[in-house]
Order: sequence, then C-alpha cells, then structure tokens
Amino acid sequence: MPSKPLPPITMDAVYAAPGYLFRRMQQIAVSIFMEECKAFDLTPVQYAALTAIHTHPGIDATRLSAVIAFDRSTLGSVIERLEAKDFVERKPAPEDRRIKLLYLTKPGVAILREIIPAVERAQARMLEPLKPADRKALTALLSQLVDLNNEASRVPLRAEDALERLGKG
Amino acid sequence: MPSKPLPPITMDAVYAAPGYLFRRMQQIAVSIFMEECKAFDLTPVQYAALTAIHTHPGIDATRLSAVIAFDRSTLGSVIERLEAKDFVERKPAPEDRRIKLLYLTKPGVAILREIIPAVERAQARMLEPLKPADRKALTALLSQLVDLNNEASRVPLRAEDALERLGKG
DNA sequence: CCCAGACCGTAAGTATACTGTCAATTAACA
DNA sequence: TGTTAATTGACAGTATACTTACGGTCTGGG
Repeated sequence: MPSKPLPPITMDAVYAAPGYLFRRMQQIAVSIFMEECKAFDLTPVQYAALTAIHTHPGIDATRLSAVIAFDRSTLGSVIERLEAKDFVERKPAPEDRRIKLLYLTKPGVAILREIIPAVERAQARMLEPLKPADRKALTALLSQLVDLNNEASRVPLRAEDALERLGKG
Repeated sequence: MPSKPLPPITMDAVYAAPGYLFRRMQQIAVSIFMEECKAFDLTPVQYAALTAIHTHPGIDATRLSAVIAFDRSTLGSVIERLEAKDFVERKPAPEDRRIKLLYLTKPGVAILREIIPAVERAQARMLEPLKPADRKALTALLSQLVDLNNEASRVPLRAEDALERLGKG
C-alpha cells in the first residue's frame, strides 16, 4: 500500500488558509479604521472600551474585559491611555477596595458621539468591495462562526455573565 | 424639519460590526493555531515565514515581507527568533552588501514538514462549527474581500512584484 | 565620474494580545 | 470563626503590527 503523499509546501496553500485570511482581513480592518478615525486619535479597541463604559457606567476592568472580549492584562494599559487623554475616570469602589470603577468623562462622551460617523464609514468601507448580498452573507457567517467558536478563544466573550454580576452587586 | 436622529450607542452595534468580528475571529484563529501547534513552539507568522523561505530560498527580508504581507520592521525580530531557534540562516549577499539572504537550515526544513498536519488540523478547526457549504462560502467571500481590499492595507501583498525582481536579480 | 535619490536592514516608539505571577482583599466553608 | 479559596488590579515577559527615522549601500542622470 502506498503511503499518503505529503502535501506540497506552497504559498498558495498559505494564501487560501482561513487563518491567513483572518489575519490579513484584521490588518486591513485596522488600517481602514485608523484612516477614517485619524482625526480622533482612537484605536478600534479604545473605541470599543469607550462604548462599553458608556453603556455600563461604573463597570470594573475585569468585567469590561469580558464585555469586549479583551485580555485583562492588556486592558490595563488601554484604560491608562484613555485616562491620560481624559476620556475615562477610575474611581475606587467603596464596598470593595480591590475594584476601581470606570466612568466616561464629559470629553469622553463627546468624542464617542463625534466619532460615530467615522466609525460607520470605516465599517462600510471594509465590506464595500463586495456586492450588497455578499456583504450580508459574509457578516452573517462570520457572526455565526465567532459565536460558535467563542470558547476556543482564550478570552471568551462573557457579556451576560459579567453584566449579571454587575446588576447583582 | 427634524434633524437626523443620532444612532443609539449599544454594544450590539459593536458586536455586529465587521471590524469587531474580524478582530475576534483573528483572536480565535491564533488561539486555535497555538493550541494545535504548541509542541512545535511556532507562531502563525513564523510558520508563514518558514513556508515562504522554503518556497523561495535566498529571498531577502524586504521581499519576504511583500510575500507574506508582513511589516518590514516587525519581520526583523521574527527572523531573529527563527535564527535563534536555528531554523533560518542569514547570509550576506555577495553582489549587494545591503542585503542578507535567507535560507532554511536542516532543522528548519524538518520542523516545517512535521508541523504541517498540526497546521491543517488548526485550519480545519477554525471553520469546523460551520456546515461544509458555509465553510466554502465564507472562505470564498473572505478571499475575495482580502484581494479586493489589498491596497487598503498599509502592507499590501505584493508577491508577484517581489518574486519578479527576485528572478531578475 | 559624481551625487541625488532610492533601497536595505535596523532601531526606537506606540499599541495590541497574550503568558505568567504577585500582593491585597474579599468570599466561602468546615 | 478561622483558614483556605477566589478575585482584583498590577507587573514582567513574549510576540505581533505598525510608525518614523537613520546609517550604509547601490543606481541612474548629468
């Protein structure tokens, strides 16, 4: 019996691999976001953090990381930068001295409102080369896949859990 | 006349945005890759670099960056790490003292052959939650989108250009 | 032949995105 | 109640992923 032939080592195999396509698309998405939003000097992650803090004022860093699926360690420096720009405030929680509660400042709320059109332009541009029907199909498939693969990520999205506790506390 | 209403600021809008989905899927893809390949201690980018050097022995760092769509600066440290692990060799080009030519070592070729099954398992796992037809559809759409958005990236894929010059030189 | 410009690798700086670990603090339970 | 367990933010370490800039090198037009 012949042994299974070794697959050829080619760049075409790399270019067709989902992992490569995801990395590449992420590069492109960040690039487009930064271009559209350069007047605001906010990164995609900083924008997501501002939105989450706006939606859940007084959230703490650990719960914020669960809401935006972002590593707890990295989030520290993200918040530091937002604090340095005076978009976010950290206040110690009275009932738990380990926790620091996060709030948007007035400039933070203002920039969040102002940046929205640029963010929407960026999101539209990412999919623009596709036909409208294909845009919907891609978004739906991606959305499904991210949801079904949630547990495979080291930092799964846990918005419900996080907010449930927030409500209880 | 009423002014256009402001869009509501919600996390659901963030979760449905293509940019968020691409970032999330990239996180998941890297996590799956690292899990499947942890016995080899190679990152996705290091794997792509090894494959490209194997396919084009004697390529230089700038052309390599064009072939794998990876920033020239970052690539320096990636190659350094591959050199430290003794998977890659850098040799000065005799006809151009600016250039260092890249070659795989024997261990480099060996690990590339050995890691392939793990890489294929990782690629399959990324799409596994979808139905087979949907896997194909997603890959096709992504492939199209990456190709059509190539110029939007700061580091566009320029494999043909790079290899053309490589052949001429 | 010369020199302006292009090109090569490299370095410093910023920002994700992880891995650990740690001390302080709070919660849970025997 | 008292001791262990879990949680929180912080820190150090590694690896992308980009920016600008700089010295060394080559190349083309005058």
